[in-house]
Amino acid sequence: MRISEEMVRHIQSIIKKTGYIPNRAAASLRTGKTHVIGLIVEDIANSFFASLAKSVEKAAAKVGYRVVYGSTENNDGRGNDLIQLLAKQVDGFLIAPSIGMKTSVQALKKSRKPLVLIDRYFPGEEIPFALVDNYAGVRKATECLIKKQKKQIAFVNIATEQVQMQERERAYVEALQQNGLFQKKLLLRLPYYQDKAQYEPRIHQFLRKHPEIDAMIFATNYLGMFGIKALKDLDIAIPKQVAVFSFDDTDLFRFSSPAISVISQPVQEIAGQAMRLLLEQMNSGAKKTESGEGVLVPPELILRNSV
Amino acid sequence: MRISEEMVRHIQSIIKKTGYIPNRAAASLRTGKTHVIGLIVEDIANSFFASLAKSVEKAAAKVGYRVVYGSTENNDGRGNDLIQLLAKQVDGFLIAPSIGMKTSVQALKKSRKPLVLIDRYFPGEEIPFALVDNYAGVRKATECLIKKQKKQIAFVNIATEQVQMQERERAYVEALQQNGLFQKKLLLRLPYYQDKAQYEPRIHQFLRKHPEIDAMIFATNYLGMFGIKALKDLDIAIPKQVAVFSFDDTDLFRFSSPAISVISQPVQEIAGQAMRLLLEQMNSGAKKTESGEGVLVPPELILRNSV
DNA sequence: CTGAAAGCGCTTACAG
DNA sequence: CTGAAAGCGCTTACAG
Repeated sequence: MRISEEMVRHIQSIIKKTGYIPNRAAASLRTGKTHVIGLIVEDIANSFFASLAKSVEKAAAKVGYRVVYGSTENNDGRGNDLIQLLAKQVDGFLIAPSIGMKTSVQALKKSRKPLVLIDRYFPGEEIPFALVDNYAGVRKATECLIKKQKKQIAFVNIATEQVQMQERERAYVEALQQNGLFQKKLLLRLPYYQDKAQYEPRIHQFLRKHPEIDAMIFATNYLGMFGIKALKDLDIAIPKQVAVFSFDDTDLFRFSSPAISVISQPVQEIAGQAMRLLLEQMNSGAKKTESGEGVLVPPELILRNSV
Repeated sequence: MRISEEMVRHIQSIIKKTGYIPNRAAASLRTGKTHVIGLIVEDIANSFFASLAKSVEKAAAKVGYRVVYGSTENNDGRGNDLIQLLAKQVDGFLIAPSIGMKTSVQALKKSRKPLVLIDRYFPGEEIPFALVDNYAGVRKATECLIKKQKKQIAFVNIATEQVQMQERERAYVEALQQNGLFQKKLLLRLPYYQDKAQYEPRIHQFLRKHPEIDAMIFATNYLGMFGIKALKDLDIAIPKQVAVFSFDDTDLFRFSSPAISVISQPVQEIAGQAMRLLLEQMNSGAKKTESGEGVLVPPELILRNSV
């Protein structure tokens, strides 16, 4: 590094004067690095994924990476297309995979493409992941309701094999079982609808069928949203008649009256951990890559006026 | 095109068997096209921009483009950095510019980089844009309130020179003036806060100072959000004591009780028009580019229970 | 240490 | 019409 400061300044002034900007495509062709990462989520318009996208963008920008995104809408085909499409264009992936993306994700891993799963993961597969501790979150919420003497606690979930939803449900089931309170009929599993408004009549119907319910936990933000709507439409008082928890924190829950208690995901922390794991892989080069380190970020139980 | 179908099938089976994927970086270097577009918004975590991002992604995917995004948070420096950073890496830009990005945007235009402004634009500059008709939206909302015999209609805005906010305000002012109802003291301009929670005390204070207010229009979704919170905290009945309109439709407004009437932006239409204008430029090649066609999409006034 | 040359993987103008 | 060759703009191994 025997270059004088003067020369450095001189060159930089020329760079500025001529407006030289290196051609990334050329550098990319030569080095094989694109300095772009691919973010594949379920739905970029969902407040959780939108916040995540913002945190990911910030974390990526800090280390010189750009982010391209894509929404799968839990459609396997679309997800696999996205992976295929982006595989050669990104240095690494952050993916919230649907079940049917397992094969493509495995192929990605086999091809040694840096990759971190977010929001969910494939149990048994040695693929790094960063997500909230779903079990701990719902467990805490359920126990909170039990402590409040609730006896008929319902759980509304999406019918899916996705591990994060399974874990949320398992926490609910186990907490109730250990207190002798579990009743299968109070566990509602609904299909994944593209059009979220369809959840409202389904939950409405469920509530009419089970007037004994005195507490509810909704497994996602949109279930919570439409669940609360259904409760209000039926003139069921929150929390007097039915106490409510929802997974995910959103403006709607914060501003609802009563304000809704939630299991909040520390989005920034999740994004930060995911980027850390991704950078580890991207920078490891020929070094052996840690195979399959997973990070479970503790959720935050936010108690508002709905319990 | 004298290639037999058989040969086509044969080649394609080899492509599939060997897993050949063209290297975009090489093609990009050769052709100068990246097939990536840059989406620069104010805040990807804001529900309006998140929805827009989703629609843009869909529209772009349909014509073989990927999207990289960046949030300016209305910070000129960040916005200019984003433009600089992405200029050589994208075939075109969709930008919601802050005021201080005018020079970089002009430079982009001068360099003949395909470019469409969204959500706002620079009056007098011949740069294509696609956005909602802000004036028409607020004008309709204001006239609706006047028809309901409201006499003390307040308007809460962000203090900015951004044209979309100016237009919203102008529509309010002119509608009231033409009915002899305008009062300067009922027009509140607040600074742009990164931390949106800061709006609540400011609006709270404004409401206490002006108990005569019988209707309010909030110029953005976050102002509406915190405005409603302030109204509720002060036990002001909506719409009985104060009727409410907010710009932008969000889950929160739909599910609020009472449900909030809004000036809704047809996000899909805006994204579609923006992509259309961008594609026109990207495909025009050496042909003369239409200079500065702008599209104003009509807003939808959604009447709920807050007026 | 320095500078010229090779080569990344495409596309396309051009020679045959 | 076909096939070989040039060249996009970088980075880096290598000859001098």
